[in-house]
Amino acid sequence: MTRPSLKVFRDTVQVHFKKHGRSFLWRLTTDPYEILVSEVMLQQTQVDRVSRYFPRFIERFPDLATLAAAPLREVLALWRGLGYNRRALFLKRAAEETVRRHDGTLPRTVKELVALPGIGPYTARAVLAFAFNEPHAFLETNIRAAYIHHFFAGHEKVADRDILPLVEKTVDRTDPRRWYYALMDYGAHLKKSVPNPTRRSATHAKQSRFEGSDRQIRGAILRALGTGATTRDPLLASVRQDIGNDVDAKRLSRILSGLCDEGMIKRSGGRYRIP
DNA sequence: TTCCCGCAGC
DNA sequence: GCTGCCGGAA
Repeated sequence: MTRPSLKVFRDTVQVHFKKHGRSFLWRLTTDPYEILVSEVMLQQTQVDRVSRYFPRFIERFPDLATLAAAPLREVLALWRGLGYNRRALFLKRAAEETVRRHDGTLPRTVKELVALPGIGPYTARAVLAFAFNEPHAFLETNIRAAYIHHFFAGHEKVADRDILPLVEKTVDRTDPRRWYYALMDYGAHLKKSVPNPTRRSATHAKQSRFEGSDRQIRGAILRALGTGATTRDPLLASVRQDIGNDVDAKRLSRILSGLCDEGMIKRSGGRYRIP
């Protein structure tokens, strides 16, 4: 088959953006910290939910230094309901490292950004593109959907390494920020109008069940500890109350140990708390 | 059921 | 490579 032209793709994406481009608070700023916060929140969380959490988070933690100095408990309190609480921990640690090692200013290279907790290949490049308008090539689910739909019709298990060269070739070097907004909006639109093209990505994996999972219990533990430190037995009662009673004490202890190892919670004198 | 502007640890 | 991580909404 012949490869669809890059120009047609570019035009399709740009035309869609002119008519149906979305507006978000995090698109109205170029502050690297605010961009980073939005990107971390958007890791596996839909834009509608992030829209509600982003402004109050920025209001309470307006910069890296404030976030670095804040108790984790407060950060998690504002994170509650966003999911994947580890992200909040990573974000705070990234802030701490930036204050300690980079003089409080986010580094401006992919290499240094990726070295920070919670920042991977996508987030590092997204920060550089959206904060500094740098034309890096990167993929996330909406971008993947756009390229797979347009360039890999009928293909299954499309690998990222086959998509990235196309991203590299199509990125608008005069205004990469706007280009990626357009790309993401077009991809998001596609997912609502055609069968999700991302399912034909090699990286696509089915997610494990949430009901009855460890992470459901982890969430319940953090909710319980949000109101104050407590010992194991009241914690067990609270978790059972929260999600049902099929949680035994041994399992709870194992999960508590994991949370302690990650630094999400601390144990002292038999009491657990969020630092 | 499925997905979500992924990342870390293995 | 693969799996765990959260929780809400369609």
